Amino acid sequence: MSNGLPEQGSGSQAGDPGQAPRPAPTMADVARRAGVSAMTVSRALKGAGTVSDLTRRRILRAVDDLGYVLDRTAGTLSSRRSGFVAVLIPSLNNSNFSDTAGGIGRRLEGSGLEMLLGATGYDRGREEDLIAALLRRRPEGMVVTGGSHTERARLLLGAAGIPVVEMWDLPPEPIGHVVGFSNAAAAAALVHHLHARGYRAIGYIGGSTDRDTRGSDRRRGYERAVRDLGLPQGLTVACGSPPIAMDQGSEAVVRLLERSPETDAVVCVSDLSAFGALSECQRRGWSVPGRLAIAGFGDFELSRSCHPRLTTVSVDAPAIGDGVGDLLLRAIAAGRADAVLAPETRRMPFAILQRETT
Amino acid sequence: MSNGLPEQGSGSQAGDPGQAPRPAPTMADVARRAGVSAMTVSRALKGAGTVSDLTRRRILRAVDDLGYVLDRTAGTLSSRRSGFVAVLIPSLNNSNFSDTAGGIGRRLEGSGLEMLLGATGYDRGREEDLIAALLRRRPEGMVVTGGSHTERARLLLGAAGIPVVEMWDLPPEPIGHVVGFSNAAAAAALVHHLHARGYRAIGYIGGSTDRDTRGSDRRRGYERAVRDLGLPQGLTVACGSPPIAMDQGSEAVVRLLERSPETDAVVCVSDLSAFGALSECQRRGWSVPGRLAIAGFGDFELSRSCHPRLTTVSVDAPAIGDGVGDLLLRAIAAGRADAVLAPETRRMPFAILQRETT
DNA sequence: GCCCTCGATGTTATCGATAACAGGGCGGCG
DNA sequence: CGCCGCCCTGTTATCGATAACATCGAGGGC
Repeated sequence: MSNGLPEQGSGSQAGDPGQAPRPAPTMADVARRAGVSAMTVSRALKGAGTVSDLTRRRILRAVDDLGYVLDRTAGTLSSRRSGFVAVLIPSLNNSNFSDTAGGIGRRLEGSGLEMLLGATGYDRGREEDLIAALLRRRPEGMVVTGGSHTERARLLLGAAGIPVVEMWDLPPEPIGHVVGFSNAAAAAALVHHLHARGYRAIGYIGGSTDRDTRGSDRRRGYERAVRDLGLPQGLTVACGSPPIAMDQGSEAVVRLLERSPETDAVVCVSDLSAFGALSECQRRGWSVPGRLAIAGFGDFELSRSCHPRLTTVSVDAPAIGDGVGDLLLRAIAAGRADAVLAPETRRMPFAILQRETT
Repeated sequence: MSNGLPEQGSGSQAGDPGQAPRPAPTMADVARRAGVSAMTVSRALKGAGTVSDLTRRRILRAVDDLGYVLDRTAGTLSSRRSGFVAVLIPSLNNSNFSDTAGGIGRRLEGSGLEMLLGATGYDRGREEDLIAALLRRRPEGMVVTGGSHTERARLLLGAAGIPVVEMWDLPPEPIGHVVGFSNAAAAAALVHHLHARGYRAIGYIGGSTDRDTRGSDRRRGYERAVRDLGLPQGLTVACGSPPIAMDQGSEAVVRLLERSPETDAVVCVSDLSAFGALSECQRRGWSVPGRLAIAGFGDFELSRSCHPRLTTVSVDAPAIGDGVGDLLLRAIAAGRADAVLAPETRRMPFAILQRETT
């Protein structure tokens, strides 16, 4: 790395508003300085093609001298490859999703594909907007969370002609590839687990809207299991719109026990609300799991660390990301060979972690 | 919105690997169908310029019919405006940073600028790589977290000729604009607060590397305050590399009290490690704050919700984002008028939230 | 009634890199 | 000794949109 970067753009230096910044050097400038053609510079810079060692060194030298930075915008246009995939998750600040994003990123490393992240805020309209905005930048693949999208979002994705992966769910009518699991089955399994441990009046705390479709699936799974087991129904508390926060769990558990004091266990839509419920019980001196057993969903760091440790459902979020990345790479490779990778659905496992709150 | 999207790209349909996907329609195709020139389509689509209502309607109709999606890549090249700013944060899954990112995004809404997020993993080398990769896509502005970067990162940013904002810190030698606060001063204030409440043997739990520069600043602030107050020194526990997790806090608090049983309070580098310490104390039956007072940093949702509630330092993360967004907008506007916005430093307030653990 | 202005649209050149093809030199093989 | 082919490099055309300038017609002020 040469230390002397260029003469150009002393950009945000103190206020001389007159100083017109020189235009950034282009590949042609580098070529001129190295005494070669632009094409050779292009080849040298991307490592592909054949460039003699001497020439390459001269070019890299010129790049350093000028402080040249490749313009991928132009490259994208002429090569028709943007070199990135778009990934939409409901929320950045949710370790399940950010772990998955991390897994995708790791899988893509070294492949020449970058990952561009967007957060929908659990809002299908916002997801649609983001999809439209991202497609304008010509991603080579698109990953969305869940299987529920606006009509137009589905149309856009279908017509984009790029691989699409839906994750964290098992959509009944997938758009393309899928890497996920059944949230309903996981919640049902949790209810069965509680039943096996002797709990009989099992409640549920979750969102009051269907915005979070994974949350809704969990509620449906819970309801089915309770019905199948012949347990009392109607122990559901709706506590607002997603993302369901800790204090919503706190409020909900109080409402639940006031309304239905016979409740001896509760399943929460996520570890966050479960933790809120747990803390509230501690504040009020309600023993957990003595008075009330509490189970969460997601195996967040929190639930491993708190006291008592939260029983929860664990999903291998990074592995979902890895699977998504793998599918993307294969589908994009296929696309470059003018083929199409037949849609795949990967069912990921989940596990119930019996800990101290149940 | 028309419902019939185009004939093109039935993309990821089942496996007929021969089917060459039609190329996506271009602006010229839309123009032809609407009976106008491409330029008029461009004007109609971006709302700028003057296009008669009738023509606009005809164009939008053609866009819908063809399922046309604007190609921003080409637009970027010819207009020399990418329409996005890059934001680098250490970790996605940290509500402080993701809240700030949210604040930036909200501020940018409607401005025609999109936000592209990258995570450095608290790694300066990775930050440098990300900066280099992002600059190739010609962002109109760049936001980085903290004031410590590799030499080359500084050079790249300085030479890019775009507004640069450093946030969440007060760098001694800023690259451009700054929106932050002194982490050292905040930690010192926390120590003084504990001292005022009667604590005398105040320990510190934090990372063992300088990778997280905000964490290091906090440690320095703690050390200075302890020295200034004449309190016992040497009560620092180093517990690994960032991001410091909850269970590192758990381990550290045990080590601290084994090594220095006289300790009556501890400041943690963040709420996460503080919560880990708190939980561990509860597991071992050590009363908090009776046996040991615990304070965190960051005012995460967790610390408001847990029992007992954590004393912590609160920073208005979305407000930092708002300030960053505001600076970006003004600086970019100035740049478009061939001017330069003189570097600004915005000092943000922090507050100590006295709660139940101290 | 004439000229000026402005609104609506078209034309041309350009942004910066890369795909595709072309060509020149040199060594090996028959 | 000549030809084939390979390694390296250059030339030309193109990607898709937009800036800048040109054009044309209609309406309004004096």
